[in-house]
Parts: sequence; C-alpha cells; structure tokens
Amino acid sequence: MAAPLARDDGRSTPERVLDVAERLFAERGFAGASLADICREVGIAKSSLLHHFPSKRRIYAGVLARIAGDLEAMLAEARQMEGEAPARFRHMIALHLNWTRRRPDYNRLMLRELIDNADRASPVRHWVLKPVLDELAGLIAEAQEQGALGSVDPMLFLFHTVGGIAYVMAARLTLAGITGESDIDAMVERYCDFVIRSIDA
Amino acid sequence: MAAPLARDDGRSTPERVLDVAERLFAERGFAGASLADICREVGIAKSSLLHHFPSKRRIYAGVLARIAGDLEAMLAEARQMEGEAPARFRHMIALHLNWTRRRPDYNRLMLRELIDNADRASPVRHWVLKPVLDELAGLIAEAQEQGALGSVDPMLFLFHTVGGIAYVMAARLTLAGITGESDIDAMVERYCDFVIRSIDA
DNA sequence: ACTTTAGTCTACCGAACGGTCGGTAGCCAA
DNA sequence: TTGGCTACCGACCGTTCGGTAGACTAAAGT
Repeated sequence: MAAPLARDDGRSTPERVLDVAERLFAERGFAGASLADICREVGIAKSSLLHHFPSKRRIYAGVLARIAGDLEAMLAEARQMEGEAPARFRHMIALHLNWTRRRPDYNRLMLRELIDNADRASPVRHWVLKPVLDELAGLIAEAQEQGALGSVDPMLFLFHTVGGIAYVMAARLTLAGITGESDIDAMVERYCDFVIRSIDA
Repeated sequence: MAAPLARDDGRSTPERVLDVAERLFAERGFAGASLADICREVGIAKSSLLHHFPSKRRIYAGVLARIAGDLEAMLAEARQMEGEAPARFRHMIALHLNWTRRRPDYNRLMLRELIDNADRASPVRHWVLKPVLDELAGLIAEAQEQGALGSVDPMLFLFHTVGGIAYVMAARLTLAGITGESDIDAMVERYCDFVIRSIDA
C-alpha cells in the first residue's frame, strides 16, 4: 500500500477524509464538527485521521484549498470568453450560478467563512479570492462605462449580487418550504434566469 | 432583591447575559461560544448563569426571542405606512437596511441561523418570520402587477434582495479592506442608496 | 532475507465541555 | 425572629474535545 493507497471506492483515504470533512464543516461549521464525527463517517480511527492531517485546522485548510482549486478551474474556463464587458460579466455570473448549484456544500462553507471572518482579515479570502474579485469588479466598471449596471462601486455591486445568490442557494429548501414549491430544481432554474436577466437590464 | 434585580449598570443579570451571549453567538456561532466564555464576560459563575437559564440552548432561544421582538417592533412601525405598493416596499427595505446597520450582530446571527437550518425546517424562521415574509412578498406581487420589479416569484426576489443586503452588511469590513475604503459608514451609506434606487427602477 | 516505510490500530492524555449539587448571604413578609 | 425566597457561589460530575505514544501489519526496495 504505497503511493495512491486506493480503497474500495477508488478514492484515497485523504480524499475520503476531505469529502466527509467538507460536508460536515458545511453542515455544522468548524467548531460544530468534531474529529470523532469525521472518523466515524470515514470509517477509520482518530489516530489514522491525524496520520494524514496533523490537526483539525489542517483538515479544514485542506477542504478550503480544494474549493479554491475548483474555483480556480472555473475561473480558467471563464477567462477564455470573448465579447463586450456586460456579456462577459453575465457569463461569469452564469458560471457562478452553476457552480453554487453543482456544489451546495462549497456555497455553504464559503458563506460560513465570510461570517466567521467578518471582522478579522481572512487570509484565504484575501489571497485566493482577491484576484477573482478584482477581475470581476474590473468587468463591472467597464460595463458601467457603457451605461449598464447602475453607478455603485463595482465591488459593492458584486458583493450584493454574489451575496444574493449565495443566500438564495443556501436557503433554497427553506424557500421551497415557505412558498409550497415542490419542484426545487425548477424554482432554482427560474431564479437563475432572473439573475441573468436582471444583469441585462 | 425581588423583581427587576438591578445591577451597577442598571441592567438585570439575565439581560446582561443575553447581551453578551448575543455578541458571542454572533461572532462564533452556537457551538463556538461556550458557557465559560459567557460567564467570564458577564462576570458571574457558571452555576449562576445556569440559575437564570436552564441550559445553553435556552440562552440561545432567549437571544433569538429578543431579536424577534425587535423585528416585530420594526414591522409594527412599517405597518403605519401609506401609499402605493412600490413605495411601501421601498420603505420596508429602507427600514430593513437601517435595522441591519443598527444591529450588526442581529444580522450575523440571522445569517448563521439560515445556514445552520438550511436543510431542516427551522421553527423560528417558520413561525416568527413567515408572516413578515408573506407580507413583503404580497407587496412585491402588487408592485409587479403595476409593472415594476421584474417577473420572478416574489419570494425569490425578496430573498435575493434581503440576502444581498445581509451579505454586504456582514462583509462590510472585508469589503472596506479589499477596496481600500477607509470610511466604512460612507461606503454603507452609498450602498443603501444604491439598493433603494435599484428598487425604484 | 532484511529493512524501510506508509497506514492503521488500541490505549491513553490533559483540557474543556455542558450541567448538577449542596450550601450561603441577604432580603422581605408573617 | 423566623421561614421562605432569590441570587449567587465553589466543587464536582461524566462526557467529549483535539491530540499523542507506541505497537502491529503488509507491501516495496534492496
């Protein structure tokens, strides 16, 4: 059992740890998810867990790093776009919408990160997300010069839009419960259309 | 020491407990804030704390109840409005903006509540907030009949707007750090103007 | 055949967790 | 003055927390 340490399902133990940790951290937050919980679900002993990751914080960091990688991949895809600023921004938001749809745990985790680090400067937010945010804000500023998107600070507009998306996606089950909607996917689809359309205007 | 049990600062011990607990729960979440933390800041023994509140969950419930009361007061004020639906909705959002500005901890706590209860039905959200949400959604539907606010499900529009506000307000320090803005209040002011204006259109 | 190495285990650690217990000081009405 | 009540306390409870020590297993390298 040397390098890739394959398991029954083909995923290595560290990968399976990150899978479980990601879900539990998203559901309960950092303090609310314990190492014992993670071990139980992965099916290994606590010392085995700490053989792969030296501490709980490092597990959490591993989860965030994986999300950052995923985000980076999405951004790389987005960079290949062409066209005017408004259309490119709209495309970026569409990609982001699909990202949060595909990865609801990522969305929840990022929302938690924001709240937990609301007052101290978060390193992860700062160094991983900042280039993405600056790029998007630049796109907004460009679109605003062409008379679109109103006249707020681009970063405020960006946070308001992305925040609305994160909130709705996180609350989609609650939302469905309130409105009595049974087809959640259809509801989300309608919401995505609305967001894209509202950027058009 | 019979009824109101006044202390040096004029606030009763249970009130001071709720003050501290509110801040700590907002900052660190339910699992992240311990009874010992609360005791230390209030300046009483743990057994004294549990004399006033039978359990940690009850302290949390007390905090939520106080927020619900505050929200209810805001709503009562809002009900006295007159005029057309769009203007009344705009006024409601303006009140909400000021509420989150005045009570940043409330905003953070409600955001946490949303994430923590994203998959199970939250009693508090359901029974305290639902009438408010329905009322606001009704206002949006009325405004939409007059051709305003686009054509999404009112509840989706509401969540998107309120979510954007919650997100920006929670992230306002991070935002200021990213943009290099030093006058946070001015930035928030500009943001509020933008939100109100975007409802006008 | 022998050593190394990665992965896993059981057993254990001190600290912190939420919560209970028995008791005390001060007040107020009977 | 005494009995009941409220606010408060230190000591303590069992459990869980994140983390460590050391032994065992099996495969890979030589």
